Amino acid sequence: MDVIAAVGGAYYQDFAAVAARHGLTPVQAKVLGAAVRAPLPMRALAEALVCDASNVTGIVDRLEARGLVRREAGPQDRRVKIVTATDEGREAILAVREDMKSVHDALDRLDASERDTLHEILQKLLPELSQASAQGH
Amino acid sequence: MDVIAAVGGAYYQDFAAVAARHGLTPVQAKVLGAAVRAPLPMRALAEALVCDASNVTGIVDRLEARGLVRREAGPQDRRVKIVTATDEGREAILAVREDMKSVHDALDRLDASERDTLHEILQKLLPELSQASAQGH
DNA sequence: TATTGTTATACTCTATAACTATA
DNA sequence: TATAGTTATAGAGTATAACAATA
Repeated sequence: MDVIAAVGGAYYQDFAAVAARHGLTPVQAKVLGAAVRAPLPMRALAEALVCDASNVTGIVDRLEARGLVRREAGPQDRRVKIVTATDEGREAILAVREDMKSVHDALDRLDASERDTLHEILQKLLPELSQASAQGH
Repeated sequence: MDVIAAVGGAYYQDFAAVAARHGLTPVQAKVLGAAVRAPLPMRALAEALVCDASNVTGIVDRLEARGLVRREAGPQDRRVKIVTATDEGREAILAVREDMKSVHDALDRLDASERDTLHEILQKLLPELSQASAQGH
């Protein structure tokens, strides 16, 4: 399990370094990436970040102040606010993804068969891990 | 690569939840774990945490205030301070490790051969990832 | 001169609790 | 009553810069 923590940690460090190079914290890059994939409510962002909803206000505030993101009115329920990436936000996240390619190259240095095997086993491990965190023992 | 981030994130969430259950932040649990494995200088802790040395002062302060860790004089160089776990700190980290077993059980639900294969491939991937973070592109 | 650890400062992320506006 | 988002507050982690003690 040590090696999982090590690989996860190394990947996170890489991601944090890339995000920082583009003036973003890891959390900001994560939120921006999610908003680029699809506009989503504040509530959904809190779930994605696994944090209290009150934190999302400040995180989105800072992104919005820099023009990377917009708050739009929910179409049906007037309580919800939909976080949408601006063009500038989209460009920022594309630059981050471009930069992450040098990290993803690490995977390409594995054999194709190893890559598939790794993917398959991790896919199987993931729900078990997620369940463990939800359990609380 | 998505699945690596997902597994790494899930493992981190599990670790954070277990640490919190024992009144520790993830960083505190990490430092305490390192100090239990072997006493080490502040400087080495900064490297282990991949953060500036100035941060370690506060982190160790908080652990020391709770009696989990002690600062001892370096044997040769009088500038260095060696962080050593107290008996109480040792007990705390043992409790964390015990609790992490339920997370490690996720691995046991894989076939033995899958477990070995996973370990082997991740071991191979790790230096590539660590290198990528060090590069800065 | 260089290094170890500390301090001061400012920012971000975090949880909790209390609030508003909707539903 | 319940839910979405906000505000206020406090604590923890982070980087930068400047400093004291020691090498």
